[in-house]
Amino acid sequence: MPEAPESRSLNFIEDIIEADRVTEKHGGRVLTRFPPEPNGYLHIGHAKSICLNFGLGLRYDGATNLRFDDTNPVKEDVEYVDSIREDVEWLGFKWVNEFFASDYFQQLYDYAEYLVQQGKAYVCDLSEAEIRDYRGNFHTPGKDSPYRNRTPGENLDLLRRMRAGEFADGARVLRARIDMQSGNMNLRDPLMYRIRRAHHHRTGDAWLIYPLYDYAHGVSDALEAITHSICTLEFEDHRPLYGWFLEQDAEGKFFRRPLPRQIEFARLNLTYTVMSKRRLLELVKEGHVQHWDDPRMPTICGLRRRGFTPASLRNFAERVGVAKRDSISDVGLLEFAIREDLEKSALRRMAVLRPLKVILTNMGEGEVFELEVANHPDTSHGTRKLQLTREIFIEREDFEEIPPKKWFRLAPGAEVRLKGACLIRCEEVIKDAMGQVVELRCAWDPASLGGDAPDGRKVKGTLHWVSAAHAVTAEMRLYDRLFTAENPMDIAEGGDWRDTLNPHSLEVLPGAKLEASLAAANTGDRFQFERLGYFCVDRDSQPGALVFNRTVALKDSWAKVGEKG
RNA sequence: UGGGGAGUAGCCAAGUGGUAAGGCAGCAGGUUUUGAUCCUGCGUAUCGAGGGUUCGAAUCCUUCCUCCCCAACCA
Repeated sequence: MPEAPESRSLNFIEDIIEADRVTEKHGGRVLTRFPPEPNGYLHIGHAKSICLNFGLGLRYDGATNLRFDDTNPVKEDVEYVDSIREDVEWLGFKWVNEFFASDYFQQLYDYAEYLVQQGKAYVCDLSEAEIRDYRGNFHTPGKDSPYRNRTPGENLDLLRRMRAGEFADGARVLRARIDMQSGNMNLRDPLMYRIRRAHHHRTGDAWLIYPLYDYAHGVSDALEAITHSICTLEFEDHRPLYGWFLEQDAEGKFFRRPLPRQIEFARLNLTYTVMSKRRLLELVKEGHVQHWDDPRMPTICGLRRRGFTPASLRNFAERVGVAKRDSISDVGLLEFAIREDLEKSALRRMAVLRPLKVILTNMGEGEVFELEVANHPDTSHGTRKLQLTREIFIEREDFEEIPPKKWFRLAPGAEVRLKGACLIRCEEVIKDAMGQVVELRCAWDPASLGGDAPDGRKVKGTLHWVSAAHAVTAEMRLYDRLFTAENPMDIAEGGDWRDTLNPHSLEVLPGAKLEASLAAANTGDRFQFERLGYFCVDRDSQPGALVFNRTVALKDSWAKVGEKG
């Protein structure tokens, strides 16, 4: 369950709600809704909306509905309904009611007949192209459709015959009779119904006409007695239309006042990624990523597989805030959110990504020192056993034959600490015919076992390591940002958003060496591999063939020193 | 040239006439058996620009500039 709202300044939607509570507009009631169209997978932008809507419900002792906006049968599918439920649940939210816009098809239709009878809607025979033409544009007012003044009786007859299937798809539409001269294009007699002989994932073939978003959405909100209907900025100029439909139907006493209010906020954008469903789909279709749940994807399922926690996503949503300004949030904030959560909870383990063999020359063959080490700097997380043996692996990049300035790690003649074990000093570097370092010969200080050297000498570096005899081999999948550009959609002349795809967004390391205790890790388990980052067991993992995803690396201030030269 | 929105530090974001919160990033230092975490300190923010009102303006008025959305039988 999400944590109690911390003290922070209110966002503008909370201001609105609190003002409504003061005036008792809805009798103090707060009911929001999360209304996805089940035509694709949810991404982190949806997560922001989910956290906003459900967060408001929780904060104001209200509730939130999950409503599938399924008014366009050709694009929707149950597959998506299931994944959406799963994602919302995984984020930690419970909806008080689950509805589908299609639940309201009959009411929507009945109200449409009412609007026709009131002379507020009419059946239009213009073709799609003609409608576009008659609508005019930003600089030219629209022209009335020649069918605009049909009598209510004629319209009702036509609407019923549309429903009965007497006309071909696209032959006629039902339109709201508003204002063809409006500066707001949405008010130039918007479409309410189209004829579509398509199989609907829930209503099957019961309907041949389907309502459009602008008509269906507001009515659905009102039927559910939603108090605050939150959507994104691009719907701002739909608001008058939202109000118009609700007002007409309220006059017809189809639902009670006060009517729900539409409020718009800025959708989430993230640096180094794309967020539109269409672009995401292209990434999948064109094979730039494996699937919707590829750990590089900003989808909720992708982030889940990558190792993100629900709490980290909720905290992230809380931190980016809610406002009306178009913005692009720094993906670094997302990385901060997951590190913040995992730092507290992930058990520490040792894993060597790119192994370099080290022989402890003064340790006996077959000798095994068993060590008990803490699972976490917070010792309440308990301990585990580690084995120290003559042959170990350390990280290849923890050794430099000619170390740069301020190098704390291993180098010829240098002494470092093996985390949780002992001090070792590098005495010899073994190379192959190509001159590559293949092995290090080091001397260990038995007196330092499990602690410091008795003579009080200090070392600056502490390395992670694993016993060669005990280590298990695993595949490591290291992820980097999918794009090299902060805003891939900010395309240069003649360029394509795909141009900035990062060719190194996935690096697979097949021969990583892990401490023995990790052999029993299960899919989804998360760990911090000391000095490296947070990792989780991928669903591709098998006993004996472990696969880990790197969720996020640890902050690395040494790397920054390197960058600066 | 129509309608609707938005401009506060590198990125988010408070602020609603009384003298610019907070977070992330960055920088410096301290602690540390993770170069992590943690702790401390660090930003003269032309509050998009100009003009005006006011004792006092990010907040009010005015002119202008920039950016975003809208012309699907998509949502």
